[in-house]
Amino acid sequence: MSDLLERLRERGWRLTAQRRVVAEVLNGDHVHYTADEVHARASDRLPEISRATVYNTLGELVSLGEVLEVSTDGRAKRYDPNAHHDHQHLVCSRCGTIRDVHVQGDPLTALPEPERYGFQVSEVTVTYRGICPTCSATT
Amino acid sequence: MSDLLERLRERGWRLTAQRRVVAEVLNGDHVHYTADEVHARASDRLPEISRATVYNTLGELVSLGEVLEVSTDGRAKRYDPNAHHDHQHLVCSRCGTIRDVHVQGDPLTALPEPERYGFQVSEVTVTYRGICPTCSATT
DNA sequence: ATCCTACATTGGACATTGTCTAAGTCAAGA
DNA sequence: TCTTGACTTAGACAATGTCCAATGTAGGAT
Repeated sequence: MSDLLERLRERGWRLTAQRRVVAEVLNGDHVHYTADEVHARASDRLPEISRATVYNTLGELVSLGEVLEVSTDGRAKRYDPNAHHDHQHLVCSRCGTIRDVHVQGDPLTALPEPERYGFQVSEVTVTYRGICPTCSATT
Repeated sequence: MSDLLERLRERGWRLTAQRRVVAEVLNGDHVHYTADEVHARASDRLPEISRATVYNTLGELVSLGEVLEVSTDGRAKRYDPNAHHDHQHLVCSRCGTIRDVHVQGDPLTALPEPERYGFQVSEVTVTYRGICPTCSATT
C-alpha cells in the first residue's frame, strides 16, 4: 500500500492525514466499500474527517486510475482498489456481496463491428448475478 | 403496444389511465428513459399524474418482466422496454446515450466454474463504453 | 527552523433520486 | 348501479452525492 502512496506523491499528490487514511481503508484484495462505509472506517482512525473529503479523495483516486468505481445496484457506488488487474464482478442478487472474477477471453471482441454503430469502444464491464453459497444455504 | 396492455390485463393488472400512459411512453425500440423523464412525458398527456405512481408502475413493469432496469452511471436508473429480446448496452462516456447491442456467443459461458465460487449464476449484463459518433465529431 | 501560499479540509446547505403513508378515488365484477 | 379492494395522490422523509466560503496545513523557499 505504501507503493500506492509513493506513486501518488510522485504524481504531485499532496499527502495529508485524511488521504492517507482513506487509502489505508481501501487496502485489501476484495474490498468493495461504499463512500459511507469508507467514511465510517476512516472516522475510526481520524474522527474529524468529513464526508466531503472522503468523496473528494475517492473521486481523485478514480481519476488517477488507482481505484475503480462500481455501481451494481443503482444505489451507492462502491470503490474497488483492484484497478490494476483486469477483472469483472459477481454479485449476489440477495445480499449484494461482490466478488472479483476473471473471465475467459476478452469481452471486447464479442461486440462485432456492425454492432458498434460508429462508437469508439474502449471499455467493457461484465457483471454476473446469482445467489451466493451463504444465501442459498439459508433459504 | 396494445399487446402489452392485453398481456397485463390477462395477468390481473388493473388498467388505469395512469398505467396506460406510462406504458405508452415506454413504447419504442431504443427508449431508455429515467423515471423522471417518463414522468415528464406522461405529464404531457395526463398532467395530474404523480411521481409516486410513475415509480410504482415502473416497478411493477419490472417485476412482471416487461421492462428492464438499467443503471449505467450510478445516477438515475433507466427503463428499457426491450425486455423480451436478449441484448446488452453500449453507452457513450461523454453524453450518456445508450444503444441496445447484440453480442456474439453467450457471455455466461465465459465465466469458468472455478471462478463461480459456489454462486448459482443466472444472469449477466455486459456494458460497453466509448465515444459516440456525434460526440467524437464535436471534439 | 520558520514562513508562505497554493492546495486541502470542513460543515452545512443544497440537489437528485427514490420510498413511504394516510386519505381520497376509481375500475371492474356482481 | 353499487361496492370494494386496489390504485393514486401530495408531500414528508431517506439516501446519496455535490458545492461553497471559511479555515487549516504540507511542503517548497528562505
